[in-house]
Amino acid sequence: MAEFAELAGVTVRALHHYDRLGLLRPKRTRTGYRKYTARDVERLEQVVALKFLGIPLKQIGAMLGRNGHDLPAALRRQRVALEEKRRLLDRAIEAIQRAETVIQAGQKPDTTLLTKIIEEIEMQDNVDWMKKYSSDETWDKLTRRQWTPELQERATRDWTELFRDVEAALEEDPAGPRAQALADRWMKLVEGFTGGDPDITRSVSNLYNDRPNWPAHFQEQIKPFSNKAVWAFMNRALACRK
Amino acid sequence: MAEFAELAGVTVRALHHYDRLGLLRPKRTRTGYRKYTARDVERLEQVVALKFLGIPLKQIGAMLGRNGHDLPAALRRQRVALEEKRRLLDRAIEAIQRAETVIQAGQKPDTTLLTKIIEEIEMQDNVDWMKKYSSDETWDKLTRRQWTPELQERATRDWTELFRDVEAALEEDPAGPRAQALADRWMKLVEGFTGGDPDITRSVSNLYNDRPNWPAHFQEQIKPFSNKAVWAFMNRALACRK
DNA sequence: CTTGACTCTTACGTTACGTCAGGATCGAAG
DNA sequence: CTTCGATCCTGACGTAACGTAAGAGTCAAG
Repeated sequence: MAEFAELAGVTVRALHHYDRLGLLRPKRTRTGYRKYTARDVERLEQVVALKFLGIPLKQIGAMLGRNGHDLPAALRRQRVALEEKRRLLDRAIEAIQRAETVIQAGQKPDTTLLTKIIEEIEMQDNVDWMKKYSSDETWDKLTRRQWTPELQERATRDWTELFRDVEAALEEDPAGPRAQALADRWMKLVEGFTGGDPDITRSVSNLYNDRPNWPAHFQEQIKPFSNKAVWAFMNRALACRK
Repeated sequence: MAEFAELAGVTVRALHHYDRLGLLRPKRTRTGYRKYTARDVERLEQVVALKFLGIPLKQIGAMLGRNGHDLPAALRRQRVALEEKRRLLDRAIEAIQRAETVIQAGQKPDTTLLTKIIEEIEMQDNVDWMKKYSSDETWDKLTRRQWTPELQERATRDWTELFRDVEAALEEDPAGPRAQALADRWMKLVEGFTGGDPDITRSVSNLYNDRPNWPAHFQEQIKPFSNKAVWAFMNRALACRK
């Protein structure tokens, strides 16, 4: 009955579907028409409610079958799952928003909207990974200082330039004036991010040391900074400092 | 190449899929193996990004085909769609949360968790519909006064009782003392909700007059209050008042 | 008895891949 | 040259929750 279906906010086809799945089996007339009773309405309401919460029909059947013994636990799990979904949704929305505002501001006519979105998503990935390597309070500190996309881009450029300059100076004396100038720039960039906070410094260190476990595209991103010789040179130069 | 796939964070099977859909057609070796170039990597990044935004693969193909002329418009639409999805997610999460807290507090041992969730969802529906009948500022007023589930339940009970009492008094004189007492109760309940605010009163009136356009299950919910005789009696009684 | 409005069942279409299954190809070792 | 394990290929079916015909029976009214 279409009338009955509309009453619960579902289509007739959905009722057939639930019937075949065994979720809701109404009585039949001798000619085969489905006849829904008041108890069926109740049952349907429950099904629709659980469906609204994003629970798959098969599980709904099982849950209503066991008459909800572990229902509270199942709902807790579902809530957690939904919250995770929302995080992803938020990230997608934010990526579009930020790309839109940046493009509208006309700041970067050289990059296309799509490229900007890719950057945004990658940045969010970075942020997510960093989160995993710091304690909650440290993470608070990190987010309180606003780390804007512009600052991120600036930092990337600064580090890239510094690495290029160091590579060109590998033959020099680590204790010499040119190497020491590079060491100064290095330390300044480090402090620019850590703000001199030891917690943050430790988090970054943790993150960096776990390099082997990073996802592939993540490692790809830091490839320009993986030159071992540069790191060795800087270590010596920094040791000569102070 | 599995290595290549992992680099972009997708599976080999997904690459095959994109290939068949025409989204990403790499060159082949004479023996039929797929050979991905740098340009393919770029393209794949774009596909993955748009997929992250929840855009179906077919549309991605079309968008990248027309080389993104209307891409800004498409992204705006997608953002709006995602925001709508998020609203639904929020509602589901909130429904579970509220039901959990109510149950944990042990306030209603008579109703099961599932029943409570159904109530929550229906209440949210109500709220959503009310929103459509009031201006933004009026809506602000309504939400500032906290309308808790407990108050809602209390109001429902009060109205139900009042209706029962009025139905039992239909034979009396609308100007008589018993009818006037009922009229007083009526006005008090009205003011309990509107707070005497004319904007709110108008919104409620709008909402009520559009009754025929309400969704079915919504009308079902107010069925106990649809007795025409009661309304007629109360109109006369209220006219005699003051 | 004929209509028009419903209802029934059967079955394919949708989305973005996962998961075999059966075979071909590759590079290295024997 | 052959063999072997690893990798790659192409079908093809499965998934979730219905939408959408298609062909046929049923119901109530005229």
